[in-house]
Amino acid sequence: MSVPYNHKVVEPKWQGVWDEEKAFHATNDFTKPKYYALVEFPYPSGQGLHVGHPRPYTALDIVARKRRMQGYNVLYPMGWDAFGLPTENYAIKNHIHPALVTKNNVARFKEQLHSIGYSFDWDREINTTDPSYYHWTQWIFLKLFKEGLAYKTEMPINWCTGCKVGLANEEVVDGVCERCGSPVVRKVKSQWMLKITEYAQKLIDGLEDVDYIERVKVSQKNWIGRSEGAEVDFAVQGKEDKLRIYTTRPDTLFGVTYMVVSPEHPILDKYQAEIKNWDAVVDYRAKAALKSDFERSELAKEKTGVAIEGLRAVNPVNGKDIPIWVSDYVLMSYGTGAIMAVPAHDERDWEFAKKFDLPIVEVVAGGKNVQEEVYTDVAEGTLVNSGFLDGKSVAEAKEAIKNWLEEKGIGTRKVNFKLRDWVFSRQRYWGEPIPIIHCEKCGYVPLKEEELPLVLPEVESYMPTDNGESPIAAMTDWVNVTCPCCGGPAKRETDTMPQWAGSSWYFLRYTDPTNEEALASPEALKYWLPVDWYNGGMEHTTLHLLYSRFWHKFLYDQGVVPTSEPYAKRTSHGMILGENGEKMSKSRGNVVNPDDIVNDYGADTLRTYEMFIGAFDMNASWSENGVKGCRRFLERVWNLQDLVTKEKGYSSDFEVKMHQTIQKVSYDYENLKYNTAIAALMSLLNDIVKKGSLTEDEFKTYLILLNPVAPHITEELWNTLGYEGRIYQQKWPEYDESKLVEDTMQIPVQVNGKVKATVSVLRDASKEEVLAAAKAAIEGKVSGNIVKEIYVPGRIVNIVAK
RNA sequence: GCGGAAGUGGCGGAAUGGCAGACGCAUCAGACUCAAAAUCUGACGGUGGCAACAUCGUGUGGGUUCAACUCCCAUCUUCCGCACCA
Repeated sequence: MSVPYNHKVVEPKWQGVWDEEKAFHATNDFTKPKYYALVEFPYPSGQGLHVGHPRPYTALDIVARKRRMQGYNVLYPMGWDAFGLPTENYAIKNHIHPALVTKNNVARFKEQLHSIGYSFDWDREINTTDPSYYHWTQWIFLKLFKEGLAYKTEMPINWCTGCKVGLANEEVVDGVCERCGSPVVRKVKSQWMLKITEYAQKLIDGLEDVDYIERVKVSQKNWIGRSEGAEVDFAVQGKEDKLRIYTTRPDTLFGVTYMVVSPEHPILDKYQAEIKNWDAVVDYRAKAALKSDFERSELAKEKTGVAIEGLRAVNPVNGKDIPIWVSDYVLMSYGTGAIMAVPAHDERDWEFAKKFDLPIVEVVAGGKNVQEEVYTDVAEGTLVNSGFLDGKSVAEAKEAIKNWLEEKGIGTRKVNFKLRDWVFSRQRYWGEPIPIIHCEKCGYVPLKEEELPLVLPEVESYMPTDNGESPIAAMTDWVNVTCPCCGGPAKRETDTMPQWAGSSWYFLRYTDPTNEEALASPEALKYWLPVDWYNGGMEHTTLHLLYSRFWHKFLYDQGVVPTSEPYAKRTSHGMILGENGEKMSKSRGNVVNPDDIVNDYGADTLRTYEMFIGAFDMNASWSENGVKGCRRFLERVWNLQDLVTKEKGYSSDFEVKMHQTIQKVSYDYENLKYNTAIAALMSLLNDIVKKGSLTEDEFKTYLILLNPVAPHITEELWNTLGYEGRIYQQKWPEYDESKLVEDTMQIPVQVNGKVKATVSVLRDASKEEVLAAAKAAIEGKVSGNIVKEIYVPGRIVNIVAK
């Protein structure tokens, strides 16, 4: 009898051996086929690893280990996305330098990851807070600046009253700060911006060429929000000026009965003198300014607005004189800040018209009374009351009117995007300094490349200031410099970059992590890119994933990287919820610590359980009993060692089952079906135990198939039985197509779609033979006459009787 | 409102249009034990039946098909994004 399975001995032992043997290091042998597997690097928080982390890490660890056994040069790296608010907040509270907090947290994370036995190449570990790393983050920023894609502008930002920092739209959830939950207000500040909008079309087009799960593509497309329409100029009555609007429904131009401008629209100030009810307009505008974007949309149910008295517009298609209104349902930040209103065929316009008793003119006939109900169906409907467009379909009318507008010089075709530029400044200490100097005379002057990295200065206090300046601003020694351009007095930029900066290109650095001359060598980039498989959370779809695609496309246009897309394949995992089905959180008291699982059951059990818990892309609830079940499975595998014979090859009664399992497990590991791969291995185990013995080769194959999921126990068993070498050095088993089916098959026989019998037939039996056997088997069970006989080769027989 | 995902035993979940419930958990029974735990063996969707077996059954209602959890139409529920984007 073998010694009992003790994970506390087995697991540290092999982790040590693998480290020593550098078992999982990606080589720079560029002649071998490569495979680059990537998981999102964690933010090393003070809480340590969460049980959610091992799910994606284990999944791609399985792929990485399998691919290595298949002969690939595999890059499976890990690092730290270590700039960020929680670390800074912790530092402020406890008076510890954030760099030290980061160092401690990283050490903890690394130890935890190590204890789970991941095959990361730790020689390529990176940390976004290392000056040698952010050197290149700053370098990319300078490139963006030089290409005019980074600019500074006064703009209202989302200001978190708690963190005292500007937030991106994406970081504001339900009107409060995503991080701290404090209310977010609007505040005008000069901010660095990145022109991601310039890449909007490229970011959509690029999705055609990549293998992303569909919902990721759909989310990104919706987020970018492309729409096709036209810009049309409406003359302002008695003025030179035109009021330009954007519409996706130029076909409804004849139905325009009024116009609306956003409260911030410049036309208001310009014609202040003409506007008779200026007080009312100013009053309305002041009220709108007080509302945050959130409140503005929250109060969307009830439309408000003021009619401008003394200013009217002309509908260019029919010359009709129409009023202009001000309303906050029109946003200055989308389109032109002004709209043409077609109440008959737009829901918002209809509501507004109803409330303020404005005329509603039907221009698309759809069988509805537009005085009673809005009609927005674009697919059906014919133009009416629309002059030369009458009788055309909506699609035809759109084309016709666009041509007409362009011919007359009144309007142009126009594509719009919902995507906004990326607010890139943070008034915080713990981030990458922005390598720009501001000179009164020369404006914004970039640092020279040789001066990078611009290292974050040491400060006394990390506290953000109430006036919205970064704590670095107080460091006059650092801030006051001479202008590299004119030599006059100048100041450094004191805002820092957002957390998304370092993570937008980190996968490039892994390919060549210590390069001091470039972010990575062209050879390394050419060899390793694109990332073959990138897995990460759904919550990063419209932030990190989009930002990093943007930077990558920019770097591609600059000739820095060799591929236009960074990631060939993108998948996403589901969350791990608490036992009660709710999100794990301290306040709910349902948090599971992975350390406890590793300690009590072992890393292999943790890994097996997290893969067995359910479909990889769906949320799943934690279950301690489920963990126990996986531990039990591994113990049963452990006990197999007593059943192994000295025989070679696969025994005849197991051959088919072995080949089938190799096929299924190999396929499932590559297709996010880890749970059914493990189920297949459990099922094979049950058969082996039932039989009572297995050959040496059967055991070897079994261990190799299980190894990516449970690397420690399989390595130990391989070693115990005295098999040659290490299991991680073995070749992945292959299956033989011809051995996937038994010589005699069990074919179910249905009568009218219901199974009545099963027949045994030879694998190569003809259709006639099978049907004959089937009919014999159901003799007497059929009432009526047989009208049809169906045989699906190798699968099923169905006899139809009436 | 728009977009996405999901509804299958007591639970987690399996099923290229081809035997619904693989695999695991829980439960029950048996073996082992003085006993318990662990382990092993077996049973385990509902209804009827001693049983063989019959019959119903994948949110609901229709449809296509020899055959539907799977495809089509309609509908309900839940979860997750986005939300006045003209």
